[in-house]
Amino acid sequence: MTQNTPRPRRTRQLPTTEQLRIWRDFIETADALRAELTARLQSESSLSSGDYAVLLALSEAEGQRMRSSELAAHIDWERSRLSHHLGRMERRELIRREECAADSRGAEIVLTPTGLQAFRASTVPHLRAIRELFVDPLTEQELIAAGDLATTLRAQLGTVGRRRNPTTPPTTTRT
Amino acid sequence: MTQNTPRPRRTRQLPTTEQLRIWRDFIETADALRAELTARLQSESSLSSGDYAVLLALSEAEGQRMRSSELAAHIDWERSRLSHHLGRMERRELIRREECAADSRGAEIVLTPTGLQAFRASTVPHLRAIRELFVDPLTEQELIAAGDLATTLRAQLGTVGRRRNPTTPPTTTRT
DNA sequence: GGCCACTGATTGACATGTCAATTAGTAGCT
DNA sequence: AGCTACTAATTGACATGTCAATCAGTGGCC
Repeated sequence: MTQNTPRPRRTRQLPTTEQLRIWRDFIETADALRAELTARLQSESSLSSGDYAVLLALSEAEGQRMRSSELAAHIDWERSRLSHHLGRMERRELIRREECAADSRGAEIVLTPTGLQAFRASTVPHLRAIRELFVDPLTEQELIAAGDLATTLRAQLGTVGRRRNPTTPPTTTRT
Repeated sequence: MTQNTPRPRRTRQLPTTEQLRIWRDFIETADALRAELTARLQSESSLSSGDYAVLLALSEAEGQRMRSSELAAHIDWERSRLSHHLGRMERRELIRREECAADSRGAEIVLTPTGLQAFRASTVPHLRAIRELFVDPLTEQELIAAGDLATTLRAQLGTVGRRRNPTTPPTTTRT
């Protein structure tokens, strides 16, 4: 009496094969895109995508300089990651660290001429590549749909709520 | 009078701000998704997504064993990457290396009971997470659109034609 | 002034990737 | 058998990330 509609086995709903296929296609394509753009950036400018993110942020900052922690928040990196990365960039003279007048614990990260030049040289090809590989292949509608898709997925991620940097909500890494 | 319609400056067409915004949303969302899934996998099963890919492939292989280079092709990894990774997995007893009867240069990678168990334990939660974070938030149409989007972008990538492993065309990393 | 909790940034140990050798074995030829 | 070219897999050096200390300086507060 109690309970005799034999529901089809559900381990609390796993994705179907087809759904899984789409998932794989989606995530692998995104990976492949990132990989290709990174590779081009690298071969055209000897900059990694990390370098690019840092240089972009600095190039837009006032005086082309920024406190290290601001920078970290801006590009949404862990501070120690940034610190290591800045070390490497400093060796290549893309940036310089200066001590901070206001707070002598702090460091200001300054864009060097070399760094600015490298950034400038990389930017047009990079944007062009984004156009070629992402924007151009899509129709107007598809592009908008892609944006909406991202928004929807992001919303779900947000709900569930992990946050790499709990203090800094939705700062966006520029590309 | 050759040519006097003064076309608006175009550095050969860079993306608009809006297009760029969509691109960033898209790629960052994909990243965030991967990161979240990886984190869950890690915390629930102490497996990295690399471990998962390897274990999945082995678990589906006949006799739950595979030649190292087949495995590399199957999950589309560089061989040296796989070699390093297998070293780490072997230390954790997730897999074992045996020498290959047919070709004594070769190695067979064998799933251990420990490895199988770890994989089994991880799979349901992992698939559930994919459902929760990717499949469920989307409507039927959106999901299909996502698949098509991936296909379209992939096609463009294919055209331009870099290939991580030139010998192995469209092998798919399973998720 | 002296104490103490907090913050900014770096450091070290270690996981993971890439690229360029290196090692060992196979296979075709003579 | 002896050469040579090719292939399987590993190795080493180094780039990049994460996490958990650590170090130095700031800012109340007594």
